[in-house]
Amino acid sequence: MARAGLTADRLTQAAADLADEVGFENVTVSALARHFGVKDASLYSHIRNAQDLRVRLAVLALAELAERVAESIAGRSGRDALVAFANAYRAYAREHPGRYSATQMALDPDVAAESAAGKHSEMTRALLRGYDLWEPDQTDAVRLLHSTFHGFVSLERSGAFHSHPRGVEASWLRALDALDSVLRAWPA
Amino acid sequence: MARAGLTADRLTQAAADLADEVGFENVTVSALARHFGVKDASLYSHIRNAQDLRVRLAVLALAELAERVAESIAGRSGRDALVAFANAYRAYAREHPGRYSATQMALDPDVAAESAAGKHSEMTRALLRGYDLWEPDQTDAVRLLHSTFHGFVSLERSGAFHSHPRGVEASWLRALDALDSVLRAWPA
DNA sequence: TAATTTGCCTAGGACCTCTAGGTAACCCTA
DNA sequence: TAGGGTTACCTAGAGGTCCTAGGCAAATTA
Repeated sequence: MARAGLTADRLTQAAADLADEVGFENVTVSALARHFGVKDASLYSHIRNAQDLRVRLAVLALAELAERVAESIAGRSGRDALVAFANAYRAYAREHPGRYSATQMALDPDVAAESAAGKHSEMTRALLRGYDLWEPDQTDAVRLLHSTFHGFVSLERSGAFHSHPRGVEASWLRALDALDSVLRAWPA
Repeated sequence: MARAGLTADRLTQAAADLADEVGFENVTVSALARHFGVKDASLYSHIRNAQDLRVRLAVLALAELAERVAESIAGRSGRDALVAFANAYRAYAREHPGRYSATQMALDPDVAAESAAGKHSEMTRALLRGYDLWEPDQTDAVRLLHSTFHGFVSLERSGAFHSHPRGVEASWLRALDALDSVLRAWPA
């Protein structure tokens, strides 16, 4: 009887791939066990329970997304950085729908603190350096940007924009224009 | 043996209340049956399956939300209408978290067409009358507003804003200010 | 090689989903 | 008001997911 060589990390990785294939809400302990050709009870020595698996998945996705965004804004500032950040964020959500859904889980405050969730606002603050914003405006701006990015991506995925022929891409660019001008005019 | 007097509508209403209590993802056919003191199999003469129940709940919530928003913008225009719309939207999400989650379900295109989902953009268009926008800018603006409202509310609910002491209320008002100035300056 | 740890197993309980088929309450019409 | 039809709810049961307890065998360490 060869062992499958399971670890919490390998399970989390596989769960992430599974999420992108079948949707975050369909990531199940049983399905994951099937994928490794193993009984579902065997997974419980690596993960506490199904919720624990989902939290690990969320933490993984948050880290990946932060990585992608950080890379995208390196060496850019102002409008360039804003557009790069936004496009990296949206691209990740499109390429990894299941992982992206996972990032929207409500995490325990301590888990969230450990995770890369905080890195997002740090990076948003980094991109704001090209604009002329200080506290508390900076925090307001971080929240506005995050809200708009997430809201757009989320509605796009739920099909809310399909009712109108106007290209989604054009609306996205227009939204970024709007945000750029808001940030430039913010101090006013 | 007295009958419980079930109908699809009563089930949907109860499911909506249940969603607000225990969360949308925990709305289950069994729990609903327990609530009516009835066996779960009995519900299947009124609803096709669990997914059907969730879709009905989503349609109900979309209609309620549209109602609230419509009421809020009646007799207002421009900035007043924008703020009223946004606050009504956010208030609904806070008062009815389970119902609000339901509105984010991806619906079949034909179901979505039947539902009040389309009314949201109609009303957003109505509120834009106070600004000077024409197609395709109007559609872009509708999408931006919807994205920002949903994004903010969604992140607020998932606890993404708790990491910073700056009041969420202040950031919300600032976001509305930003949207108002974007809309006024849009033609530029 | 022996002792310990670890990985995966079987068994089984609790809960949820859904189908098939039966019985009893209700409604209508004569 | 008695019969007939319709509908509401039932029991029974199969299949899936979650999770615990306890066992055996493979891997690791002494």
